[in-house]
Amino acid sequence: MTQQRRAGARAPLSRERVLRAAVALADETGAEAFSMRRLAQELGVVPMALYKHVANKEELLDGMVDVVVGEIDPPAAGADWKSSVRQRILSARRVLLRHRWAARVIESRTGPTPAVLAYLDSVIGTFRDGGLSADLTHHVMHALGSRLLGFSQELFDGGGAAAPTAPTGAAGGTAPDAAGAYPRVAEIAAAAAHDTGSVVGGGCDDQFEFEFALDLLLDGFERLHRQGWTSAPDAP
Amino acid sequence: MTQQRRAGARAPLSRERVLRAAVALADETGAEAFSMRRLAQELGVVPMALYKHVANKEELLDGMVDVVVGEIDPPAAGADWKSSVRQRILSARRVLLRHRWAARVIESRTGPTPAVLAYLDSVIGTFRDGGLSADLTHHVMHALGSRLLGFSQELFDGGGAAAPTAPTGAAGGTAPDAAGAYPRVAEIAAAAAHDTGSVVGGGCDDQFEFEFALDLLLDGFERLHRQGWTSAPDAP
DNA sequence: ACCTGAACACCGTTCAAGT
DNA sequence: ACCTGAACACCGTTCAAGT
Repeated sequence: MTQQRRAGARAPLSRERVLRAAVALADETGAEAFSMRRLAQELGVVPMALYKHVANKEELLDGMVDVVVGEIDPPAAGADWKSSVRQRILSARRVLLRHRWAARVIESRTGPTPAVLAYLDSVIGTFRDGGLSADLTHHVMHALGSRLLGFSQELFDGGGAAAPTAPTGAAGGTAPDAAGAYPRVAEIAAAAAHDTGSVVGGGCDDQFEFEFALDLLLDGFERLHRQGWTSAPDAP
Repeated sequence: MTQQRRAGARAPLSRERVLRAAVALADETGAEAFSMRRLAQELGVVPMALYKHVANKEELLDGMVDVVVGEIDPPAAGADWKSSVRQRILSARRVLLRHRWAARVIESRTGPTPAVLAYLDSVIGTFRDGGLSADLTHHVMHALGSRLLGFSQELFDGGGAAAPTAPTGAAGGTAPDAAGAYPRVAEIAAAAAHDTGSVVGGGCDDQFEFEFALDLLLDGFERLHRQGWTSAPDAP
């Protein structure tokens, strides 16, 4: 009976174990190096064994997304809608920073998974309970977009403006003399003095930029809500 | 001498011709089906022939992005910064809608290409000439993010909320009884009555949602600009 | 009935052989 | 010197053969 677990051997495969191993492997190797074959190897199993627990790679990725989304904090009790949503989204951002492959994988999904739908449903509930109309909430959710899950498409991680200024080693090459050819980019890149206080040091404060845009949107939502904004034309 | 073009044959390969063919192929088949081998086949050429004109697939994709970005309208003359940026971004959006693979490919780039840098430099110029500080412009560029190039990460193309409501055929399957399990999602999905006037018809007006968020951000930028907003803590 | 090795149809790119 | 076929090291997945 206990024969099935032998020689201190690996636990029998299960969907749970496959998903957890997949998340761990992606955490270590990144989304690009991740493959069914590598995952099977990591689990000490022949590739085809995975197909007993997931239909194919797409379904595996869906499952991995659900694991990650499940790590987002539940909504805080007793806060107003604006700070509640803010906290939730910043929690999602911390989760995404733990699993850096996740943003790219989420982007590649063609449809929402149950865990994502449950999360969206919960956030929508916060807006609706806060008094926002279904109409406004609809557009608000669109406006937040991927920010809801803690990421946003920064052009070329760091905002494109980061590369030309700091000679920090990486990235260069593509645009020699960028500072001369694109003076506005160089000027703007140098204007990120908030965390170090020094203009040199280089690099942007991603957290600051994320919250800047997030707060701008949330403030805009609040303003529209107070004004009783509606998307329908004000004719009858 | 004129022997090189023979039998009404194909023009000799060049970087230009490779890039144009690549864009055309991606337009037809989408980003997923696009491959070096398929492109070579389309050009009636052995795969290795491409490597005379591009170093590898990454460089080819960079070139394709530059072709697309080159299609964005130049800045309109004599407009205020806000409407100038708005027009430019809506032009970028029209370009991206012509090349639906482009958003995904741009996301995958690790650094900005020359054409992208030139575009960013130009947009930054519009903000700076409009009187915005380098500091504010820096954060504004971050806040716009991928929206600058005409797209934004919509969760699961259509906003996740679209799927559960309309039985329009596609997408379903993953979440049966979604309307029951996620009632807020269903309510919000039904609240998109702006273009058809009918609640049924289903689907979101992507253009409306894109402009909604864009205008919310631009309005926020204008408000901060008028207030003389600075990111530095107001203590010295 | 279950599991799995080999095979299939790809992929980007290297490399050596042919001209 | 140039071009290119075969080969390499992958990939996700099918399928038939083995137990």
